[in-house]
Amino acid sequence: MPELPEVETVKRGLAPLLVGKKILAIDYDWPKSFPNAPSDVEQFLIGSSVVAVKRRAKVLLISLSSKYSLIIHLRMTGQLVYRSNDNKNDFGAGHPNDSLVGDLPDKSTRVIIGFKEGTLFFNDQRKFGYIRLVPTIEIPLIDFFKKVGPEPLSATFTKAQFRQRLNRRANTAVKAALLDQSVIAGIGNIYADESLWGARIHPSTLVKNVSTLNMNVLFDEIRHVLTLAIEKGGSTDKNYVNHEGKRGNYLTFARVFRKERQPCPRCGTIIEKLRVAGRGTHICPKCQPKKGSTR
DNA sequence: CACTTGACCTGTCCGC
DNA sequence: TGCGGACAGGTCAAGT
Repeated sequence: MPELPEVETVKRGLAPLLVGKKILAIDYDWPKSFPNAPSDVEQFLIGSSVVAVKRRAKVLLISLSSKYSLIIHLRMTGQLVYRSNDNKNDFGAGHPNDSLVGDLPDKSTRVIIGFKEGTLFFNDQRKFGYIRLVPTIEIPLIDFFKKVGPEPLSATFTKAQFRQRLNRRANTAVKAALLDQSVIAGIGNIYADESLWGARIHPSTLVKNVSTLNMNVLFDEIRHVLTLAIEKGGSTDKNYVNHEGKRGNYLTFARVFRKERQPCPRCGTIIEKLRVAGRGTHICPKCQPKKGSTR
């Protein structure tokens, strides 16, 4: 669920709140959520302050004055919610009344990072996400960052690059290629379906059967969909919330994702749900006909 | 090597 | 109502 637009939304929310603040304490209840040595935590985390909050692919990076960074992956159900100690503007039990998240910590809270001015809660119902403390200089050496593909919204990312990278997965379904983070960064199930609908490409079409023209259209659709999603604060299907615990609004604008049995906004045909690349996949059977989409 | 499937987890929903 | 099972989706390890 948290894909590029959701992580970007969290990043934009947290950056102004955290930069310059000093970490005073850390606590966690599930070792896999924060698999760092206590001595490292003591030395390089406690007492250091936040220098920057960044994003690469679906990963959030918080760089610290200690020259270490927190690498945070929300995976499926991760949430990062910041609560200020100053509750003047809050209602009830100390949280904004329009937050989807109640009092914190709650039963899915895995890691708590304490600042003088407030607290950052890492919640993760399914425990797939993690926070890791690593030397900032070593981040580029981590396998994931070595092989991850270009940022789709980068000004230097071109259609030619996109086609060339897609073609490395010539014999796989185009949807599987979009979900492959080494081909292109940040796309997950929601935005893969939305982009393929926009480009009128059936998700199980083999990459080698997608024409140059359709790849170019897909490139534009990906950028359009991701840009719109960031504008709407991401997608909340179930768990995703921003740094304030509030939902994203993109799914109100989604054309096919979670729209099975509803009419296609383009042609009125009933949208179907199927399985492609092991994932629930939504298509308009008329706009995205199965079989070689040549041309 | 290219590609697909299973494991990691918990909560929810569906059918019996 | 209770219970089992399928399903949800990001990534890596293991399998074909």
